[in-house]
Amino acid sequence: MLPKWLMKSEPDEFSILDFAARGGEEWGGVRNYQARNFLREMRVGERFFFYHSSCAEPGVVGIGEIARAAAPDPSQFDLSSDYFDPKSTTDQPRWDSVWVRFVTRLYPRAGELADPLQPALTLAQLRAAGPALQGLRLLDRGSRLSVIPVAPEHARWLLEQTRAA
DNA sequence: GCCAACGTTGGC
DNA sequence: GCCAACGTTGGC
Repeated sequence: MLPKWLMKSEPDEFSILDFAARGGEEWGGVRNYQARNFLREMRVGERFFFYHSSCAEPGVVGIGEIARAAAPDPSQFDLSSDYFDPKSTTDQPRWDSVWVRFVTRLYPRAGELADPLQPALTLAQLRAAGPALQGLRLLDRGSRLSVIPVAPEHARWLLEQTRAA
């Protein structure tokens, strides 16, 4: 099944290796309305590309699947959380989380990974793809969204350039 | 409703 | 560490 989404994670916080080891995880802490609205569109079973950001080698590293649809993110009510939001109430929560399930790591089509955290496709490679990825929001100038939709033709291209375990 | 100031993201 | 881009806040 073609992934419909791309989700960013900082490998220092939660890498594809952590994801593979844990198998499942709550995806919370999203504090941007546009990204939240995408979370709300996600349906159980839909897949996403897992992307490493804010690191030495940003890029696509794996695939996950939505395991539970969007519901209020508990961390918005948690005083001790970095993601606590004083403007959220249980009556009127502002933020949602989803649950995700690990599907696979992705590897370069040819060759091996020099490093376990090396992406199957680096951001530089994505930028070099030209028309094949035209319109992919990840590549928009100044794009900072941590959750973005991926068009089927873009998803197909990304899968063609990689192989699963 | 405007917009300046500020905070955050994230590549480099 | 720098800085461009963007979102949010809050005074007016």
